[in-house]
Amino acid sequence: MAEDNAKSFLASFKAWNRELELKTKEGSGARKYAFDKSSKLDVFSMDTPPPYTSGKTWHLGAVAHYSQIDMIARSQRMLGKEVLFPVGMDRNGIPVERYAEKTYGVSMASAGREKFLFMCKTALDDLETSMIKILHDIGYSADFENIYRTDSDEYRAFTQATFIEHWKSKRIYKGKRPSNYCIDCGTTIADAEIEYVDLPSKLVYIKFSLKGGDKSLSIATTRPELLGACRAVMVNPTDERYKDLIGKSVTVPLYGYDIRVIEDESAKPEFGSGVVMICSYGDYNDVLLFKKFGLDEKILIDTSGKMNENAGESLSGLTVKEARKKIVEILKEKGLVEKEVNINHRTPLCDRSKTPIEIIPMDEYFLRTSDKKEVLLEMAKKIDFIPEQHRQILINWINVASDWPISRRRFYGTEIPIWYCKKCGEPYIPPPGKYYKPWKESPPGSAECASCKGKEFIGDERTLDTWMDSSVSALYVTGYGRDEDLSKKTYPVSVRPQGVDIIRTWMYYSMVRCSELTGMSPWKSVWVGGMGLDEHGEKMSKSKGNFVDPVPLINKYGADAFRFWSASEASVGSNFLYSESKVAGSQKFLTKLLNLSRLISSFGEQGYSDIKYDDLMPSDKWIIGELSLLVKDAVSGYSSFNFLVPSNRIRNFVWSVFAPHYVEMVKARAYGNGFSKSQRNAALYTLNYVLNVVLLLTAPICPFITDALWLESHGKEDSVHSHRFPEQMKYEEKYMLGDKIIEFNSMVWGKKKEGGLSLRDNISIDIPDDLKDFSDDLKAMHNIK
RNA sequence: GGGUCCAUGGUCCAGUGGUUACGACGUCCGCUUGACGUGCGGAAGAUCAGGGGUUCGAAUCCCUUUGGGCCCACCA
Repeated sequence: MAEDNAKSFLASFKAWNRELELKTKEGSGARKYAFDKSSKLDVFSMDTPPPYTSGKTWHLGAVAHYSQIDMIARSQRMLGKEVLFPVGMDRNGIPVERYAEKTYGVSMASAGREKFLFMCKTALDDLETSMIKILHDIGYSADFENIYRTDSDEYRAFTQATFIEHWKSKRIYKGKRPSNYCIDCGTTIADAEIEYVDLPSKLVYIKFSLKGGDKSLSIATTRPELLGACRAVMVNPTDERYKDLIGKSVTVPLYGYDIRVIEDESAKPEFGSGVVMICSYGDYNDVLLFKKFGLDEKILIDTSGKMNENAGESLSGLTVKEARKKIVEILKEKGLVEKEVNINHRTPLCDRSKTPIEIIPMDEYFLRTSDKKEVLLEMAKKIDFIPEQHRQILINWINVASDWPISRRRFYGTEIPIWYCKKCGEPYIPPPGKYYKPWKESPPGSAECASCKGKEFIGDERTLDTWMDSSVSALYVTGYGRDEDLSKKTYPVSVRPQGVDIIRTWMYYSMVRCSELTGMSPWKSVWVGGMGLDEHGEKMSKSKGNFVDPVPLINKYGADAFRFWSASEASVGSNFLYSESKVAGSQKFLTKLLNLSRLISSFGEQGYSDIKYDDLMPSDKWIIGELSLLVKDAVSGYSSFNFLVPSNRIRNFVWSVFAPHYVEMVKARAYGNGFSKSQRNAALYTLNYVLNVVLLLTAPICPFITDALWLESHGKEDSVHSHRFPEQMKYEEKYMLGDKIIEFNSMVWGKKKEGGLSLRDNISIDIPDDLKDFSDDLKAMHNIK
């Protein structure tokens, strides 16, 4: 072998792997990606999702998602933009608290607030370290020098300052409303935090007696324990069976008081018996009907999830579940149950704890959103949605969303910056800018009650919904209120990348908050990624046993293989299925690239630097034409945040066109057999040129291998990641005969096989007329006589 | 009930009006071929969900049926 590249550290490896990645600059984390405010380039800013530190193993789909977000940043840099690519950690809220409770074996209530906060923080620091490590592992090229944390004093002061702005513009109000209450979490939650699951339930038919007669009426309910909260009975006005009952009274069994029969369209004659009991509160319809008919509420369930004295002696003190069982027993004993039917009932669950929510009147703060529907809809229509189809999810939600309850009865969150006058109860709101903790601090300076001049205050003990923090990330990362210059350059943000699962929450709340504060949409476009599923299209979960931890996978195949898989598998916005064999297949492609690079560098670099296009042979011009088309497709894919097209086009070009056809055609020339020096140089030039362009095009998807191979041929100071994508080069249509060339090569290979010849054996075959330009290379390739 | 998306070889996924439908994984046969057996060459395998329509021409546009996914809604 004339040239031996044994010096290269790459040469000793059989396959591209994790070990090699860690030896690159990208892998060692040596390269920094800070935003340069003074840059003259066009700005591309991103409002990246701060991952939530919940203590759960990071989902493979999420890691793939972040890999793709990184591809957006990297490709935009290579498109010549100055990229603001922030990285944050979302560290507030219930899941963290639950994790701390589990880890330290305490409960939030018993630990004491101060101590509990400390435990949460300790837990969070550990969790954050491991998540940051994963981001580094996958080559995430964000600005790690400036990680933001939603629980930092600075961020919380920011959240509070924006709360105060909303307060001043009268967008926040306090009100007692029947609210979604999660017994397990001990707090009110928003509609967006509810998920509905069909759960098996019993529909109990209870007999109510008609007043003034011995007739009875059967009423079906899934909530018999709320019998004592029943304030009316409802039928549909068109239901002939019950028409004459409307306006009459019935007696509530066991409790013995009388209520009226009312009519409403929402009663469905075909469900149950067609008669519905209206209780405070079994579901949303109850809430609406209590309001509509002005009924007096009677609350049977307290915030600990137990029945109170209103429920009566025999139920009081029992949990909801126990009470349900008990009351059915009692009713049965008295012969008041007509029948029980098993049904699947769509049950509202808290999406954090998965326990059924109860509707309990609670005094909470609300951010008014219901009067902004038109504005938000208008905005939703203008934002560039990628992919378009997910816009509808947002629009649907804007149409149904009601005011946002923002106060939470939890500890680890941003405190509500409000005190109340001890004397008259008037709220006191501090000036924005500082981080306030009303539960343990006095209001700042010489605070005075605006109404009674009182000087003593009691702090509100509640915290804000976590989404109040994360919904202003777009403002925080762009320096809103803190760095006018940066803000001007970067807001509204160029793109908001996020998952389809948090459109109702993060996307919606961000639009509500940011537009309220700035009058603008927070982003020009949103890029909505799909969910990662297992190879059968099922959700991955630990309980199902199909959960795959991405970290060992990355160690086994390398981050580039993982990233390439994620790019080549997921079309924008669609769910994608994980399969290990495909990740392994991606690794094979990288190994192919490594070997190609080895081959090309083994020829050395002598004397082709002055080669011009005109010096090239037809085969060279052909492959440059093919390459030119690849550049066009890849760059246009990157420009629209699509990685499926570039990755598949690149793999196809390298593996099916460049390596088997072009490289084989010019091997003889490259080795210098039977060609002139300048013909050899033309081949060497083209081989290196094509490889370089391929590396540039692959760089956003596979930052490690491209970095390593680029450094091999360009020296230690030149990084592939500091270059731009190449322009599309010109090519001549008359040499664009790829299909013919491939067909001819296959035909020759087939003939040799048929004749039992080795590929090196010579053969006598006519070269077709349209391939005459390529005959020198083709003859050498196939040893044609 | 309303909305929305999807349906392409065994599996997954490109292709959105134009000659024999891209590719990956898998399967089968063969091969030391001066980078790579994690390779190379070859092969089999698709009524592009069913039906109707528009068109010179439909996987692609329209209608409809069926089967799925997702979102929403006051099924007690």
